[in-house]
Amino acid sequence: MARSKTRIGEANVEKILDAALAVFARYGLRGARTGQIAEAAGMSKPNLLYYFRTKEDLYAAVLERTLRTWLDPLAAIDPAADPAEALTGYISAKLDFSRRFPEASRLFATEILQGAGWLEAALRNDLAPLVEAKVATLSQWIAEGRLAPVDPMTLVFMIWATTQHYADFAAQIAVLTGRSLDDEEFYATTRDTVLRVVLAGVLPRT
Amino acid sequence: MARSKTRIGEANVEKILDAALAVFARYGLRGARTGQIAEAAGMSKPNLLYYFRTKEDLYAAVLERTLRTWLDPLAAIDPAADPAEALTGYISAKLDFSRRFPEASRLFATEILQGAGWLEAALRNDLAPLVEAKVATLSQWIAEGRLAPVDPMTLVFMIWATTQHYADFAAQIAVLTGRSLDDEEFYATTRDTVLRVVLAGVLPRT
DNA sequence: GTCTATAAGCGGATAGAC
DNA sequence: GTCTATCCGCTTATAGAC
Repeated sequence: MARSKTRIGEANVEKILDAALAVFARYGLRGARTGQIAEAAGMSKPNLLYYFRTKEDLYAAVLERTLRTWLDPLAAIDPAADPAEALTGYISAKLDFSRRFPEASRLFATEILQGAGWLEAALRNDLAPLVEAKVATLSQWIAEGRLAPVDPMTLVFMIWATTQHYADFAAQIAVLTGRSLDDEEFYATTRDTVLRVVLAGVLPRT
Repeated sequence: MARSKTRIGEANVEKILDAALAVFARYGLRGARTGQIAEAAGMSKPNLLYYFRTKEDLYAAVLERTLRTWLDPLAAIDPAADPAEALTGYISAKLDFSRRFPEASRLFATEILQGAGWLEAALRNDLAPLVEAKVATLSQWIAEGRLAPVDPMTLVFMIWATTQHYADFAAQIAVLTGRSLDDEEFYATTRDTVLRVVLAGVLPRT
């Protein structure tokens, strides 16, 4: 873990974590170079290693720092809310996350693509119970007839996949459309279309 | 490119490309180790480098070999077909691809996550025109009232994201559900749910 | 806390025998 | 075509001055 006793130390740790996020998100743990992270953080390599003794320590710290933000939108789904509003809010929050923190999304994507070895414990201990609770909420809505009888877990995966796609595959989207979520019009079209398709697909026919 | 004059050479090239797909899919170009690929291919490192002079040559060859299979299902969408049947066929084909060739999916995912530097030309020259044609097909269906007025490009991204997710994020899905597309029941639930949600979302209300 | 210098080892690629 | 041996640059990490 990081040494962070002084104020200047705290500031450096933040700079390192920001730089490390960018590099790890692009190359993964093995492909990342500590020299590259040090350069991006504006310090020498030995100085970086003064704060994080190994590349693995730094990687774990970046994952941990990012994990909390990652779980928040899902936790916000309220069983007492209207299903359409709750799903609209969740999809919007996820898409907004892809726009604001694309590197965080790509960090997790890279980690999971590579087998999730470092994230597996967190997925099991933190994400799994949360997902289970929200799947229960969706199931309850279905039982009450407020949601069409779709498999809740698959629905969650569809929402994750669709929204995270815009961060994870941004390079491909840029080639095919010339745009990104930073483009306000593109963002609006994407959000409206995703919301329309998903909601029309899962709300009960009236 | 690969040397492949003799029969034994051809066989080795195949073994190398298979091994390289597995390693590149997991670690990307930078993270992959030629020694690891050689070991997986059952030969010495110098022998591997006899067939592919550099790691980059090998990476380009793997990408190229995989690209054709990647584009086929999209090309198969027929403007003359019934929209519901065409979309059902495409989604099913994509999901089937994620089940049968998850490493190919992860190879492209890793490449695009890392900026698509090696794939950009192929995306621009091969994928972009194909996508443009299929988006035109979707637009025509919308104009004819056979498809709801959703943004066609977004619909394509949603289908890609949802189906590829099961290959690219298989590690996470395994932690959360204990299953994979190899599980016949899981595959059926996934296919049915994705088809149901997408089709209900994009077919015109009758 | 930060630096220069450097150790220690890994990884891509080559030489040359067979 | 395939191997053993090896070169050499790069990368992680440490030592020790400041």
